[in-house]
Amino acid sequence: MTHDQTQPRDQARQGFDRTSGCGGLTTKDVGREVSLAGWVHRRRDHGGLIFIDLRDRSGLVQLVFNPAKNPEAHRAADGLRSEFVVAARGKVILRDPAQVNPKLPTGEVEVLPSVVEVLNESLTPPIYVAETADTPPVDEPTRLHYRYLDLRRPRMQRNISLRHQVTMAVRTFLDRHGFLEIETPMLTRSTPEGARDYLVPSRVNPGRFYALPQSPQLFKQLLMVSGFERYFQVVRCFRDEDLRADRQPEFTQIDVEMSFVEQEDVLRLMEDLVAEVYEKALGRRLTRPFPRMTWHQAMADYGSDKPDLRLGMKFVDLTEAVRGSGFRVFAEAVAAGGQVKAVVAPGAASFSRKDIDGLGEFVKTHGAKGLAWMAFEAAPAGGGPAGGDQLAEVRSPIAKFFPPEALADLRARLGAGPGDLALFVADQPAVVAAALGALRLELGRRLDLIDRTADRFLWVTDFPMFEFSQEEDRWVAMHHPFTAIRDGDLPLLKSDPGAVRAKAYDLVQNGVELGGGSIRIHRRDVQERVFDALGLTPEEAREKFGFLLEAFEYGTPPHGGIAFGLDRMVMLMAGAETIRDVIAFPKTTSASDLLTGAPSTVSPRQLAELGLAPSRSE
RNA sequence: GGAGACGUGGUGUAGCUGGUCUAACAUAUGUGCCUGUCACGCACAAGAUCGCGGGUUCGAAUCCCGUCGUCUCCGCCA
Repeated sequence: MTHDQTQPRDQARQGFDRTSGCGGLTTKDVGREVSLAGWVHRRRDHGGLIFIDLRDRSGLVQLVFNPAKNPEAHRAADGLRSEFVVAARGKVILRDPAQVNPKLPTGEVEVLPSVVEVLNESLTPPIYVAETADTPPVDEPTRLHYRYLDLRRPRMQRNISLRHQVTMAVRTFLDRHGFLEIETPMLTRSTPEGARDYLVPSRVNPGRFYALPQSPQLFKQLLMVSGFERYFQVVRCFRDEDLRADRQPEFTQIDVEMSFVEQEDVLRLMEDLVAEVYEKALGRRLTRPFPRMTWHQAMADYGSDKPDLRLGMKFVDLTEAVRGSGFRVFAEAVAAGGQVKAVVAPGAASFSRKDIDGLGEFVKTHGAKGLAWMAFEAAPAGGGPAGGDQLAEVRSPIAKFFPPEALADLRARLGAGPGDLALFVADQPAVVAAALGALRLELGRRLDLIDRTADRFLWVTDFPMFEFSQEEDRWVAMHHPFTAIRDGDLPLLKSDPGAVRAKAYDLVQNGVELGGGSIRIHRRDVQERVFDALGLTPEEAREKFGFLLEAFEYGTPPHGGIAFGLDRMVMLMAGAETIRDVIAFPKTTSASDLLTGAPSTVSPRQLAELGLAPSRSE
């Protein structure tokens, strides 16, 4: 608000204070004298008449320059080019009915400027800001390098604005429900569990490091100990791991924690939150309540802890049916304690041998050793008197291992009709889940079986508390080590850690993990037992988490919470393919920022001050 | 750490079974013409030595090796 009044530009702008946004002008404004300012979106020069589409954040409006009516303004318009910054004052007039543009919200009116001023010129932009269906999409490195131009595109303006709507709706909802937004440190302590930390050297404490938070997990729990009862934060989190389309090194969480709640309270309230956000930001009503599924069920039926329910193709478990079968691959997998499961791809019996071999290669990248298949060919049209349901034949390299009645039994279990293709994976349960789960999604894409208009939410509950890490040769927390254990599973902690279920839950939307949380341990003795199960000695536990254990001795209320991935949530709402499209300044998959050039080298002096010496430099 | 795809005028692609490729198309840009367009139209022009380095060859955008960058996936991450 405190612009420097001595700036020459401000002087030049005298008399150009904007009266309205371009995109909001309607027939109600006809006759008004308006002052607009914005960017030249497009220029159409008819020799005589010049049309300029003037764009600001609110949208577009057409300016018309008529040399006969206002030669001076027309001359000024002659020099305008794409992305010039312009102020214009003129009268809003009604368009002739024949000249109305129904594609524009402002298409019934136009502005007849009397004065135009170029506030700034622009080079020819390397990005098509005024993109249309036939301007080629600009590739991502260019977009990231000129991000400020990329963000001018209407599509990106919508995404970023949607993101704002979402965070506003979140804050409004949580405020109304008694949550306090409390900031937590960005320079904090490195913790051993979980992702790799981003480290920040301490100048005043040479040789020591802060870590940027992977999440404010411990702080929000401490805030519960402090008695704030309901906390939230829209907070940046950092994880130094390899990136994906939906993973950035820094990302934003909607972080929530509540005291005196059980799992059910959290799920209900958070479901209300998500529903309200959708309603406010997109005007869309969600189907409630969200369905729920245990982790075991999700893994058994979809091979994933975040199943995409827009797609059918549940797994069919054939382990018992093929036990001792003549097909040794199946029989041996079952004998070794493995499983045989299948998915049925509707209408895919027409896949060529080459297509199917390609699918075989695909499952191999997900750990399977191979892919068995049976194509149930449809009988030719108008075939026998039995009608179209008749199978012409079963095309399959493995059919010969099954007698006709076994084949019929398999087909019945698969529920495969004519024209369907069944694909089998036989292996240990984890491999079957990974391979068949990935295959299911791949087939859904290839066969276009995913309903893109649907939003399928799902709560996944009862996650295992631990999973075994081959790499570290010990049990590690699947969620995090502060997660409470389901009532009754506590005795299993020592005897069978793999069977212990946690009070942990994820919210999944369309196969994307939107958020996850848990009820936390609030007693020191229980927390110590979990650390013990994780292989942390009491000394290590005290060294790493002493402050938490200590806090737990001063009256910690039962508490729990959740954190949503804001970037992913907005991505799905915006229909974007990657969270990079809903983050103003994202990084590449190698975690660099193409706009600023970060990360960069620093001067030897900076390093010396920090007491650092690079062991390797480029 | 691993696998794959891509890198050619400002932008996006084609060319890539080696030779009239003296690099094509679209779009953007410039100039001229055009008074109702809105993806304006028409004409003309300018603009790339094909990411970078090396090799094979009489000859490389094209083949090979290396390297850099971007993207997708596995591992990793919740």
